[in-house]
Parts: sequence; structure tokens; C-alpha cells
Amino acid sequence: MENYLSFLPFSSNSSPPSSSSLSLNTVNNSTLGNNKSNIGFLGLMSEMEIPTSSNVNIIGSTTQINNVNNSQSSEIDHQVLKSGKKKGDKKIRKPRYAFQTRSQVDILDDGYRWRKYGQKAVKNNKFPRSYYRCTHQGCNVKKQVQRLTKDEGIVVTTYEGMHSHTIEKSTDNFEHILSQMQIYTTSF
DNA sequence: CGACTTTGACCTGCGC
DNA sequence: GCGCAGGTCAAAGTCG
Repeated sequence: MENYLSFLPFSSNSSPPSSSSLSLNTVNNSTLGNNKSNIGFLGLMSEMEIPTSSNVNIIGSTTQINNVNNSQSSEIDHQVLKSGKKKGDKKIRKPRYAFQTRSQVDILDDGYRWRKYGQKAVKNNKFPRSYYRCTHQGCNVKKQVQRLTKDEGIVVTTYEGMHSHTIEKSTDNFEHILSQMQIYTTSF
């Protein structure tokens, strides 16, 4: 919070961060000191590194992120998520989409507003996993953010569900970011 | 004062 | 059935 930093990782011609282009929030307890935000999109993720559930979809190409959500979750989207409160509900989960970024900071600001609702220590990982929920009314999208133990520079973000509204910040928008990211992907 | 984070407790699913 | 791990809740605290 105090350490809210914004970065312009991809290009040098973008303008000030807080309301445009990609900006990144720095979580308080993340290691600061050098603000090198060397963000590279890694795309692929091995299942071993994300053992959370069996239906995590691995995103290999950044351009698929939105499309996959639109095409696959439209039906499932309305099904009730395991809530822990409602007994008897089917344990059907929304599809999840995970991708990795190489970053010094944990949270990619994708233009939506997120509220943290939990944090858990994860087995075999020295970094906790953070749970976020979209604050937009009626929007039930969640995401998890976790840093890998193996490589502390890699942040795994897992999205669950589909936004039912438009981006709240006027970012140059996520697609632009993703297209930039893909350049990194292909160069790997 | 509202929005957000922190954090311990609780619930559920799953493997043994 | 038991214990573990993941996921969520909600009260309290913090910040702008």
C-alpha cells in the first residue's frame, strides 16, 4: 500500500502509470529494494507447480486468455462454485486459467479492481498464495497469485471465472499488455 | 468513513 | 474415520 509502485515494463514511450498502460502493485511484504521489474511472460506452467486443482488450464499463448474464457466458461460460469457454505452443491469449479510472469512484484494490474480475501501458506512453497476477488458488483471473478519457490522471480497468476463488466481503469488495456508479452514468449 | 488488508478459524475434499 | 491441504469467511486493523 505504501509501497505502491508502477512500472512501464515494456516500452519507454508510455505515459505515467497510475492510470494507463501496465502498472504493477507492489505488495508490502515483497522484497523491495531494487525496483527492477523485469517482466517477461513465461506462459507455460507445469502442473507440478500448480497443484491446486485438476482443471487448471495452462495458457500457452497470451492471446488465448480472453478467448478461452469467453468460449468455455459461458455455460459453466453460472454454475455454483464450491462455496464451503452451501451443502449439497455440486463441486463444479469454473475453469481456471493460469499464466506465469517474471516480475519482481506480485500483482499484475490488469485494469480490474481486486480485493484480497485470503492468504494461505502452500505446501512445498515458501511463498504464500494470495486470493483476490473482483470488487465489481455481481462479478464473481477470482484470482490467485503465487510466487514460485524454485524461481523467486516468477509469479503465477490464476484466474477463475469471467468478468461480467468492462475494465474499470482506463488502461491501455490488457490486450495490449498481452500482445507485448507474447513477444517475450516467442523469443524464449 | 469507506475501501481494503490481515489473519486465525472454519469448512470441504481427498488420500490413506 | 482421520489428518492434511486448499479455499473461504469475517472480525479487526490499516490507510487515504
